[in-house]
Amino acid sequence: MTAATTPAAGRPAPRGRIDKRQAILEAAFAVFARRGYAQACVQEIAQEARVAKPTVYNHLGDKENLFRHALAAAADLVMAENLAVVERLRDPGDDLRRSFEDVGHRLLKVCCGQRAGALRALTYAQLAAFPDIVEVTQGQTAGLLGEALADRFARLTLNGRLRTPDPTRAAEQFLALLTGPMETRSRLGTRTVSATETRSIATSAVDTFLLAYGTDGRAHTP
Amino acid sequence: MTAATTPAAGRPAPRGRIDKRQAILEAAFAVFARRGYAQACVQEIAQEARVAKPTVYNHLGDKENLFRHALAAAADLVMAENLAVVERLRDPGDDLRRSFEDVGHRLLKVCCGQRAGALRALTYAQLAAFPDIVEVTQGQTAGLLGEALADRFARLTLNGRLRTPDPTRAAEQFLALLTGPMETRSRLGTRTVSATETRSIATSAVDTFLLAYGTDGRAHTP
Amino acid sequence: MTAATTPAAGRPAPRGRIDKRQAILEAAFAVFARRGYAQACVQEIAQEARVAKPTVYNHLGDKENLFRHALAAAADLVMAENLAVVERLRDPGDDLRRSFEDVGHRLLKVCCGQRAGALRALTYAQLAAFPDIVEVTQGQTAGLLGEALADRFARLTLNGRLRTPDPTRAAEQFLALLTGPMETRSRLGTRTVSATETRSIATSAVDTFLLAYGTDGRAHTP
Amino acid sequence: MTAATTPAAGRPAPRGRIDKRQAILEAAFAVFARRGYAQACVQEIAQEARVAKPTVYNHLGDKENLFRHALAAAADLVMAENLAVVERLRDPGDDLRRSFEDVGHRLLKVCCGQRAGALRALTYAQLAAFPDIVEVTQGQTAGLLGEALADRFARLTLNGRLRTPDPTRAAEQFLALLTGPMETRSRLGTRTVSATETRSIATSAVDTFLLAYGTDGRAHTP
DNA sequence: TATGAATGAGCATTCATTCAT
DNA sequence: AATGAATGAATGCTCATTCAT
Repeated sequence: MTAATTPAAGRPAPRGRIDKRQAILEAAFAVFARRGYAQACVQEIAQEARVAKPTVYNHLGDKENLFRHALAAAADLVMAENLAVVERLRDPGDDLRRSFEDVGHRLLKVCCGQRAGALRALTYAQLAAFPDIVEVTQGQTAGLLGEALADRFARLTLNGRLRTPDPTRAAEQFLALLTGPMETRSRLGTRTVSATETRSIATSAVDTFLLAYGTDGRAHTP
Repeated sequence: MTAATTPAAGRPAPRGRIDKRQAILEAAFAVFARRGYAQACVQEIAQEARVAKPTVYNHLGDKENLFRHALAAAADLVMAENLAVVERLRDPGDDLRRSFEDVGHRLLKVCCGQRAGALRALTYAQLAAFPDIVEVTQGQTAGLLGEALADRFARLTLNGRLRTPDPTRAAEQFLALLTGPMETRSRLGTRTVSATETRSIATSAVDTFLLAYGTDGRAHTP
Repeated sequence: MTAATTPAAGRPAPRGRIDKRQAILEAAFAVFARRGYAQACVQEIAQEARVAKPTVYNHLGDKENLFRHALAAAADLVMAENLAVVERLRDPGDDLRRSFEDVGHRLLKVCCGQRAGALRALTYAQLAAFPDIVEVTQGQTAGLLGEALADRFARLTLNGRLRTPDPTRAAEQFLALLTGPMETRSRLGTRTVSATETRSIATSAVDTFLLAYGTDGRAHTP
Repeated sequence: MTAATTPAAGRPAPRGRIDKRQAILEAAFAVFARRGYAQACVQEIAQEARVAKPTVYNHLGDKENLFRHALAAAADLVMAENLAVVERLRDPGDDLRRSFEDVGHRLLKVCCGQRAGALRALTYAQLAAFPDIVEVTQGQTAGLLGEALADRFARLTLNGRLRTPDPTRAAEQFLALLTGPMETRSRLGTRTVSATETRSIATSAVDTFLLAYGTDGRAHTP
């Protein structure tokens, strides 16, 4: 993660500083998400952070820089959530399918949640302008998440509970089976998808995944 | 399709007008793709279309309107390409796997090509500002494409060559297995993916898909 | 001269254009003279020119460019006045001293007038920022003026009415004897110098000059 | 002089304070000279003086005040140099011409040196904004210098070595003959003038001056 | 006293949009 | 129908200046 998420409750002086920087970054992400990069004006970000405009510039220097840091901070948060979810596969219990469905469902809620959606939208939007931010957001999100998932799949394969000759590829496909349909159903996040539909997407994804990579080879019978 | 793509070479007078409109829309899409919505200025679009600025306004009225029409036109083109590819599944021949791989590979090239990438980026970028454009682009792209694919899957299932109880879901997953990994590998389109890697993605997607939905139930042995 | 001072009364359309450009340049010079380069704001220049701010940018592109052109235009005017004065020495009449005093007095009024003063101040002020403007203003003003004067001195020397082995040097000194004391007396232009004092400066300058370069070698007896 | 130029190495406590004030004033003059009044930012001055920004305000209160004091300090220095040069005319020795040339050459080096040039430029630049600074700089420079020179001329006239009925006028002209051509040749200080050219300017000035005000009435024969 | 941090005010510049031709 | 010219509205960014420490 880029920055410490839980600052020690130390001396009072720098605390205000850090609080303000944090507030600015959060406000920035909110406004960028709401308006898009170019339409977002620093004025609004400052207002939302309860700070004067020059303070924003003092802390982050530049609109572009502000954007990068706001994205990085948000990506850190999303990543932390995702990794926490994947961690649940470290000890999946007896019912592997149930575990996968649980994890899939949780990933779905994170990946298509408010923050992750905005992150994806902003990243796509500014691809042409700042091609390197992909490393910051997608690199963190899809990249690390994929690897963490691949790690779990590899261990489960060693344990004989999965059959993934190429765990990285399997992880990619698992994530794709989850998020792809979700994107379609939610119209890129513009429609709310009902809880049952969300769960259904997760179940279907796990079905297909286990049919391809499971060791029993049979999907649940609906 | 939203607009006639191939105007007949008929009367000379309206031809120039149509040509100009077409040129404006193409230039607009190019500039929007290059700069993003807000950063793109009408001036540049007019220059690229070899037209004076007010002419753009005469034809399209508004920057927002210009954007919508430019996106729609591009979406039409992408859609046409995609549908043409899917049509190949209407008569798949003996080797179903081969057909699927062929179609998958082609879809991949279209979906992650220049135009489709820009379309996706622009759509994501302006989601917050103009939520309804999703219907125009994604609705056209993912929606119609998915349904066309689902049609093929349904027929193949009826013919006993596939086993898709829910063809729409299967189509979603097929597309997800193709584009999801591609997005990851290409870093959202910022890196070129080698031809072999592209083919490998298609192959893997088809493998997984056929393991889940095929009638023989066995992946190809590499 | 940089631009035609008297535009032909031709087609009506470009006339408005030229008028506006002219108005902008004049307003710019006035405001720059009043406030200095950095303190002058384009807004005020636009107002003074009865024009919208972007029009200023459309015509002159840049504050710096605006500055350069405004200075150049003013320098042209000053130069024209100066050259017209010097021209009077082409046929000086019998009383050479009288002619010199006349010319000196007139040069003094031009060189220390409103416009020339502002020109000098602005040039000095922005020397560090735009070192090349010296060529535009001083080059025009002191340079060409000096040469024109030197030309007269050379002819008068050939005619035996003056004795200037180095006319350029003599011209420099003549101008220095005029403007130097004037600068001191007027406190760099911040005080108005009475007409009699101005005339006295001119007379003294001519006295000294003729004592050094005259052929009779005697100053007028006061 | 406005401020003590050489603070005695006395008590340690006020010393640091005075040093700091001195450092600020010097840095201020340097930055003002480099950028001009408006373009100079207090931040840069503080940095150059190795001091925090509020310290500048603590000591000098205001940007305008800072400017005045910085100019005054620089004017003091220039003035001191100039007066020292003029003092050499108190006992000119046998060869008056030689003495004058020496003094002229030295004055030229001072008046057109780094500091005096910047002083003149800054004064001109802010004439419109702060008309009273002329008294501080030009008053010190040209005014006092002229009077000191006039004093010498008066004494030399009393001694029969010069013939200046109006010493003040003569002093003005002497300075004008020196600095006027120098300004022209150096393009207002933007070009370096070679040592020989500088000397030649001084010689010519003295030539003309002595032809007009000398007692032998003859210029040196080149 | 000296300073890190914060702010109010201002300014150059850009751009979508509209007239008059 | 097409365009050169003009404008109103924003916006990023800077800077002098002031608190609180």
